[in-house]
Amino acid sequence: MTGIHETPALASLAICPNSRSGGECDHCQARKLSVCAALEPHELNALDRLSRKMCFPARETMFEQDEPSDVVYNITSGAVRLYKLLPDGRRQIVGFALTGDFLGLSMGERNVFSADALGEVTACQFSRKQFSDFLDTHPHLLRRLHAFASHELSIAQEQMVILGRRTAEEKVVAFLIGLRNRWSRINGSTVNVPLPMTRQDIGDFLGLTIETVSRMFTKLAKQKSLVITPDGVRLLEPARLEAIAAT
Amino acid sequence: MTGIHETPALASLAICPNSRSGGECDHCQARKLSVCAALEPHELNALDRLSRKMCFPARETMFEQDEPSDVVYNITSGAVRLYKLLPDGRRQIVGFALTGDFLGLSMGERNVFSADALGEVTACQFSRKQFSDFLDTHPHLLRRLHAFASHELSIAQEQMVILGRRTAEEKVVAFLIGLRNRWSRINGSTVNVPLPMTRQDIGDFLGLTIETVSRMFTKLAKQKSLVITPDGVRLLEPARLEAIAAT
DNA sequence: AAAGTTAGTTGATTTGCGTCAAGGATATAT
DNA sequence: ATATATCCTTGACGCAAATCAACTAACTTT
Repeated sequence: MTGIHETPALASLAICPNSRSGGECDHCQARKLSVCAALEPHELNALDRLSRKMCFPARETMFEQDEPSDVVYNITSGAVRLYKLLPDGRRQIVGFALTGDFLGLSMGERNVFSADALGEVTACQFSRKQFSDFLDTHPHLLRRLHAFASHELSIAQEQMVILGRRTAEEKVVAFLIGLRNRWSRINGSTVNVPLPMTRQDIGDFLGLTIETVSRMFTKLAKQKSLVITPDGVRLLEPARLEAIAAT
Repeated sequence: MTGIHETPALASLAICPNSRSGGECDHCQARKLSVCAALEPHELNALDRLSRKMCFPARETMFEQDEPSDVVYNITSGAVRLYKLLPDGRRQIVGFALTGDFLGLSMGERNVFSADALGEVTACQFSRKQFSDFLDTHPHLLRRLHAFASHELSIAQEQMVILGRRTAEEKVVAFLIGLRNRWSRINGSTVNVPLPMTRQDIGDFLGLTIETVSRMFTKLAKQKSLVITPDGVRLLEPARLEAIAAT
């Protein structure tokens, strides 16, 4: 009874069933990256029984800002944009969640941001109450969840530096290097950076307009620091870009 | 053995002794605001015995970015600026810590930001190792610490909106309203907003220059939304300002 | 009291990025 | 094939905030 999925994209249900069976942790690609890594096999089993395996088609909203937060998610594949809207429509993307990320760290009564699947996303859904109760009996998981929250806080503070004190070019480069580093933990790739989000999303993440983002991509491509591919970018001069991001 | 206080301001030690005796929790003004509120009296006593009561004179650096983080702090009075520096000297203040705030949430090996006392600051210092061990035996405290980290994360995400998508006037107003709300939890005041930080600090928090901050203060004062006092501002039209901050 | 020092304000000018506008590329639908 | 939609790019122009510069006020030092 989540209020989510009121208008599922029916056509995609065949390839993206929004509920799957349990017991899939053994071959879950997110296990070692996610909060689950804190658990012993029998504990993982117990948590698995509380989970509902979900699949969201591209562009589906997973949850919305200010709604009651009845559930939390563990992302097992795909990418999600997390964003806050101002009353006049201005949007700030506060982060992108990838494989292994946990949504629901804030544990408040209501969501503080909205979340949309960028491509197809799979996730383990838990009742917030059940997950919270599980935490009470598994302090190791709480420690890991706290480590996740602390890490997210550090990331958010680094993003404040990017938003407050960096130029447009530095913002785009720092974004690409940061995303490359996150992908590398998931798929190992060190020069190919998939960009499942649009230029508008990148702009709303960096405090820029879509035009400025586009111009910076063009500028970096013209100076051969990267090449723009159909699904992202390939870094040609990663060291040079890292230097700009570290500036 | 913290590496901190190598050059204490000797003149101020008489009025700001940097170590005090324990057993002061009973009349600690921060107790109900801080992580300590999660503890039973006997637990509070046990934690108190691990603490070293510190006092930092105005302008003293409490710890620096990238240094090993051997200790954590519970702020019991005063205000602290938390900031990150870029190699070229650009500065981003990531937050101001007030009475009841906890420094050391990230629990990483090294500090991710620097911290300076703005005025005189008192704090309970704990060895990070000892505090971490205490957490292992007091899951209620870990829950509260996690709640603190989650709350800080929400604050940081709201700051991203301010930095990325708000105008200079909105930034200054949102800052004042946010600070007013924090002071009100500490001292109850709802229209007087003490500003222990400089205009430069405010600019470095909001991604603005000192001149722009000054101009916005002047503009708000000219339209009688506030008056500038020697130690801060007094809000004359809080409702109007809240509306701007909520925009 | 004179000379620094630090914090803040105000005005003139510049500029980086936003806004406005047009056009191109790719994908899905008809 | 043609139409429609979405995403992206590029150019011309404008403006909000940065930069540069001068000045005031409040303290501290000598």
